[in-house]
Amino acid sequence: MIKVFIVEDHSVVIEGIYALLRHEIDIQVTGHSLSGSECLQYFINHSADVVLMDISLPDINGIELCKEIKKKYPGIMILALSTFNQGSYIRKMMDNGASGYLLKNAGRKEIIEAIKTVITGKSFLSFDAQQSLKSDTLQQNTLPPLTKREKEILKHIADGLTNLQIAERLFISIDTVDTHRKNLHTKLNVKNTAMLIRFAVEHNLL
Amino acid sequence: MIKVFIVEDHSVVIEGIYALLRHEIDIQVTGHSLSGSECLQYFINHSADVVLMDISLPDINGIELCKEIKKKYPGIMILALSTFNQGSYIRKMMDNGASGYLLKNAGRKEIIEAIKTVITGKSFLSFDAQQSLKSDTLQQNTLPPLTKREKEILKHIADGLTNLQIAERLFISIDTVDTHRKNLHTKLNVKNTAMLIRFAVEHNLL
DNA sequence: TTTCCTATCACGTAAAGGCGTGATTTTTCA
DNA sequence: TGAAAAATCACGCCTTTACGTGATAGGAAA
Repeated sequence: MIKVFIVEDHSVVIEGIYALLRHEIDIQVTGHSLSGSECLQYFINHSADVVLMDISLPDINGIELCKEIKKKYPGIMILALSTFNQGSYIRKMMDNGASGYLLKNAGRKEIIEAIKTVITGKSFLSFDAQQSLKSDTLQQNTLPPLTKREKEILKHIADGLTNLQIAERLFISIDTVDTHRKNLHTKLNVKNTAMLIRFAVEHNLL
Repeated sequence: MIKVFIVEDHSVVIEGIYALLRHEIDIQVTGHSLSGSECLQYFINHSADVVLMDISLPDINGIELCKEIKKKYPGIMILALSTFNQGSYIRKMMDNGASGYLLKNAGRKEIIEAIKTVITGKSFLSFDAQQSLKSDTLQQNTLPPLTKREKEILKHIADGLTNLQIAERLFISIDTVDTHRKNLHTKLNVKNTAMLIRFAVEHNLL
């Protein structure tokens, strides 16, 4: 009998999971909590085999909670549950000890499969999550690497400083700033400040 | 007996709603669909009193679906259901005929109350949604209003066009473009292109 | 050790942007 | 219909960017 605990602040989702797992004879949902602190409280006196955990919680985020639980109770397997399939979130959860990642559009079969997979020590990623992770990795690799100095200059440009002001702030020549700027343009394939800043904001380079 | 139909692509949420409403004697969930098109298909042969609708669907977004349904079947009351409480979404749903807005962290009582409220023709907003709408309105008012032309020019700048290119594209003088640009600077309180674009991206002005 | 990368600086030209001021026409809307 | 807002155009002046080309120095990697 696999004991499952739910951490989730949406009561609709909690009820949904209960309903989906109710008739599974080898799975038992032993309880749920609406927040991270409530969850940690629960595990002082109880245990579980698998935790279904929303990554967005009212108090702390799922990534922190995940780290915390794995530190205290390494035997508990964590299955992240999320609406978003942002590669960065998925990666962070997995990096912090989660054994799997389920999107909320997962069906009954997928959820059960995920639970039974992680309990064996293997990891489970839903299809969409896998794709998302891949494209994220791809994007990271496709983005040309910026040097420390270039990122620094870029931030200053985004703050509205002129080349001269940047030069003064960094104690370098205005020509140097200009060179870095040229290199940014080449690397990011943009041809003026507007495109540069737009690209930077949209790619979280600031 | 109130007939409720669900449009939602997360099976967990669907199950949750069924579970939460199962024991309500005056509410009957008559069915659900996983997409907008499936939903429209359903209403060709069926009807309902209230539609619980997710705003993010795989095919079309909730806002469009909402408009569509209200156009064809004005008698059906729509309750938007969403994880996000972004004021702008809430406003758009209400503008397109939705009678209420529920966040997915709403409890059983709140959902039932919402259904019974909208069926009478009144509108229902969950507390958080109300707050969100208010703060959004506040922000809208704080943001100086841009004219149509200004927004147009702003988009073109963000696309990396020079004043000359914009002028040619819009069949106006380069001086006019420059004037609009000056006005954008004044209104948004920025002093160069970098700040302008950053502000624009971060405030969803594009 | 030689090559590559990073960071640095320089010069020059052309293009683009920033800023003030003023004016006319068109639209909007009360 | 009459005032206000929006859109248009113009000119001048100065600053800032864009871009090419080239050079030097230090450090890391092959």
